[in-house]
Amino acid sequence: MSNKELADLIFPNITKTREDYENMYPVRDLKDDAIVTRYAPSPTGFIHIGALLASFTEKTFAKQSGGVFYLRIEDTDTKRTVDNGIMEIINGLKEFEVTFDEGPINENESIGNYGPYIQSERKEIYQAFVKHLISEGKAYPCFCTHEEIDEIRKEQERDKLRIGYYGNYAKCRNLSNDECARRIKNGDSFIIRFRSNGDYNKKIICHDEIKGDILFPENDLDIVINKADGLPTYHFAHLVDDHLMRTTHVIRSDEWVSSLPLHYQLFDAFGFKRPKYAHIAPLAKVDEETGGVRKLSKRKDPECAMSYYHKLGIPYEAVRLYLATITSSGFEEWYIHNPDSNIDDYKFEFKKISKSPSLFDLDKLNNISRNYISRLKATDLYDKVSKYLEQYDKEFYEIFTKDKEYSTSILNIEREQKKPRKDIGCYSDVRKEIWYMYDSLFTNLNYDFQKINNLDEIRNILDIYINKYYSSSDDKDTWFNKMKMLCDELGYASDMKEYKVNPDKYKGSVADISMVIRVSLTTKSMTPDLYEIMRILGEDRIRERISKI
RNA sequence: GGCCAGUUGGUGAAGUGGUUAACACAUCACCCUCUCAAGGUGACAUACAUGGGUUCAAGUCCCAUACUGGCUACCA
Repeated sequence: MSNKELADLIFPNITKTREDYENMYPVRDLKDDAIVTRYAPSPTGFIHIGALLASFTEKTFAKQSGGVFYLRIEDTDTKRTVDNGIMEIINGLKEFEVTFDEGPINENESIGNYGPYIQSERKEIYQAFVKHLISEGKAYPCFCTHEEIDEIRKEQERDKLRIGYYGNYAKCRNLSNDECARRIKNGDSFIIRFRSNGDYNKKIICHDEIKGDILFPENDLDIVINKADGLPTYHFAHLVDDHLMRTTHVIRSDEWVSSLPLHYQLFDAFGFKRPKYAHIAPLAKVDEETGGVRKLSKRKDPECAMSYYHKLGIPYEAVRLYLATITSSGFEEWYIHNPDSNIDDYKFEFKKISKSPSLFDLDKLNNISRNYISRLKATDLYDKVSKYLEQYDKEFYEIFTKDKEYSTSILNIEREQKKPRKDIGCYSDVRKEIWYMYDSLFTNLNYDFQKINNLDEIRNILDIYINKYYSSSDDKDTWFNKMKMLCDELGYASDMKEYKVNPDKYKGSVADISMVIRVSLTTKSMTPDLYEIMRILGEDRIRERISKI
């Protein structure tokens, strides 16, 4: 029996040829240096922060080169696939503004001419290519059971040999086509393996855009390319998809580096032009238990999930800025000098991407987030905070959006100036920072007046202030001058410098008087500029809150 | 066990044979100041994994070792 006959026996219903598919998916009409790349997650119901990093990187390179960025769902492992996993990816990416030019937009529709973009819908495409390989003698059916493979491994372990299906251990490699046909007709279960022509004693140089040239032994493992369920393995799907989707750059995480010799071999077996590869180092952290460094883990580290940042209200821009700074050398410095620029104005380069894993640093992320938020216009911040609250804090959302102008003016305190206030690190901080500005939340109060704690004195201060000095029409200088007059009248130092020199001459200072008023109005000892707060609160609220004391 | 990669202060990270080994975050101090956040100034930090070699000169080149991570699945 010929190879071709065997191929027909295995895939009787596959009629399209590789040429048919070549014609269906023509080479893209783009300029020479345009990068076509993809984000290719598995729908496991979870987006890892490292995957998000990869998607940012992929999108950036495609965009900056005038190329194409597409989304492909890798769901060939039916066991890991989760209900609604595809929508979770699509929605998750949307939250972080990872938009793509092609790919699924929901479970049934997609955009782009190189689809389907969901691997489980591409079964017969893969099989056409597997069939081609079989008819050329470059792939063969393997009837080994899991138990047999296990035996082989044990034997190899015992003899301290390399583990895998290769050489003499590749039992099914030399089965005659007739024998294969007999067993197939007999109903024996089988998979398809690639017949490797590699020699482990020879070396091959693989090029990685980030890591440079890497010297490997050639691959001589006959890896599985088609599983018993008819779906391809990752390696084979990668070959077919990235070729047919005309991918120029495969940007993926580190764990794939060691598959490079195999992937080279697979592309060569078809005579396809190989894509370029870039492998991104993983994100790690220090394990509290062991003290060692380990990869960010889905199970142990909440910050591993992309949704963690969304729930906290850390802007996606900040996450992206952070990932860019730890990942791409030179970026941080550039950004310090160009704080108002768009991230995409920075020219990313593969060789500037870090080769080594970086430890995830939440402090730094928070700092970046804080700085980013501080530069936002009050109206922008208002919009973003509202959107956040609507999803995560309905109660405060109602209060916050009831009077847009009022809330915006609160957010605008010490904002939109050269050195803006940086008290908000993420959107979930907003409630903690400004709740006291809303009457409906100004209940169940606990006052701590700090230095002056005699209630009679406090009442006296407030009484004189509100009746004698307070006027809602004062400008800031007048307001503060009156504060000083109040100090002089009551025996407190109005001049801080003088007070520091002679603290014993006074009952306290203008700082303490201010504190009494601040706490009466807000209950907090730390607030933004008191004058601004009073201006926004307005006379009625001020009088009412002071009269409560 | 085999193969591959990585290793510069607490963290990220510049650095491609000659520098006092940048910078950012964190920490601390002082200044400024109505509090806080900022801002300013400064400090701290046993930073080039270890051991050999090449060289007038090594974080930088070579070799070994250690440690960490990845791969070694009909997972991706």
